[in-house]
Amino acid sequence: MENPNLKKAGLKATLPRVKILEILESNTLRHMSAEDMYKALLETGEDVGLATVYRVLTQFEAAGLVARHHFEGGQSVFELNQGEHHDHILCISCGKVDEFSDETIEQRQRAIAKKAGYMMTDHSLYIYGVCAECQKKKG
Amino acid sequence: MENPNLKKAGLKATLPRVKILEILESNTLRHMSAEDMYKALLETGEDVGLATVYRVLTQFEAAGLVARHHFEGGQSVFELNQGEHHDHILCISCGKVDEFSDETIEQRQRAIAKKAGYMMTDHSLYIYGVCAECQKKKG
DNA sequence: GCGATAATGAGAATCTTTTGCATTCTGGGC
DNA sequence: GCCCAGAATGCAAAAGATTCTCATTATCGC
Ligand SMILES: [Mn+2]
Ligand SMILES: [Mn+2]
Ligand SMILES: [Zn+2]
Ligand SMILES: [Zn+2]
Repeated sequence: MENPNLKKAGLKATLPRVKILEILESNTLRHMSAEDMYKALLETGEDVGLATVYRVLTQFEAAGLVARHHFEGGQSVFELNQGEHHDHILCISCGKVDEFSDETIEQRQRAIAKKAGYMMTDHSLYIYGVCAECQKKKG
Repeated sequence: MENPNLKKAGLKATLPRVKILEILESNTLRHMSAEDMYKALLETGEDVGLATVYRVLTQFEAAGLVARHHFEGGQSVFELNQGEHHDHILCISCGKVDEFSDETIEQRQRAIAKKAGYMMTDHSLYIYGVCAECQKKKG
């Protein structure tokens, strides 16, 4: 039960951490809430407490292994940090999540922060709408 | 105890609604949480329940009188809808909130949504950073 | 393999927001 | 101006997400 990513992050290879990372890496669902993860663990037969899921995901975030997003709907959503930054576009009808990245927007953001005198540390951009399939369904 | 904005929105002129709208219009604090509003009401001597504050702000949002934002930190934040859309830049150190709007970003967003096949309904963009004053303080 | 130390699980606690319900208002009609 | 059906309010309880407490268990360096 080894995992290079855990070792790299200086985290002990405990069962919850290994399994959670496996599920994230399996990429079955790219964007998962803590509850989603909890259920996924139950399905694999692992009995991991919800509190531990929260703790582990928060540690992974601190270690830079995962990114946390605050989509509408109250829950935090996590995804494996695989390289480059990106933003999200979400369907308000079916919950579908698409990703994009736009260098023009990134540039403008940096310019805006600078002009306002801020040292930018982060940003979040969510576009909400109705996806192509949902538009067809509901006319 | 009249208010043209309430009438326009088809809402009865009840004391909580009138007072809340007054506080919003007084612009003492542009971006307020429900709790902020609750405290502001107490300070003016009005005994309005927190549940009513939530209900009224939600109604105002539905009526288009206020906009609701989800800044980091859990609480919803409300502000009077005074015309044009804008986005926010927030200081992670002192909580300061600045506003901006950038037509280039707005355009890119529309283009991205279109390319992804979405009918865009909304978007939210928050830039986080350290404001000028806080940079000085903490060197 | 041992033991100090860190991690876990279960449930309680917290925080924000919503809801149920009895009571109190509001506004149109008289 | 007064009445009253229906809407709105306040309070307390409930709900939903996340964090914390603490007794128990697992990990890893020696
Ligand atoms: Mn993503
Ligand atoms: Mn604003
Ligand atoms: Zn959809
Ligand atoms: Zn600041």
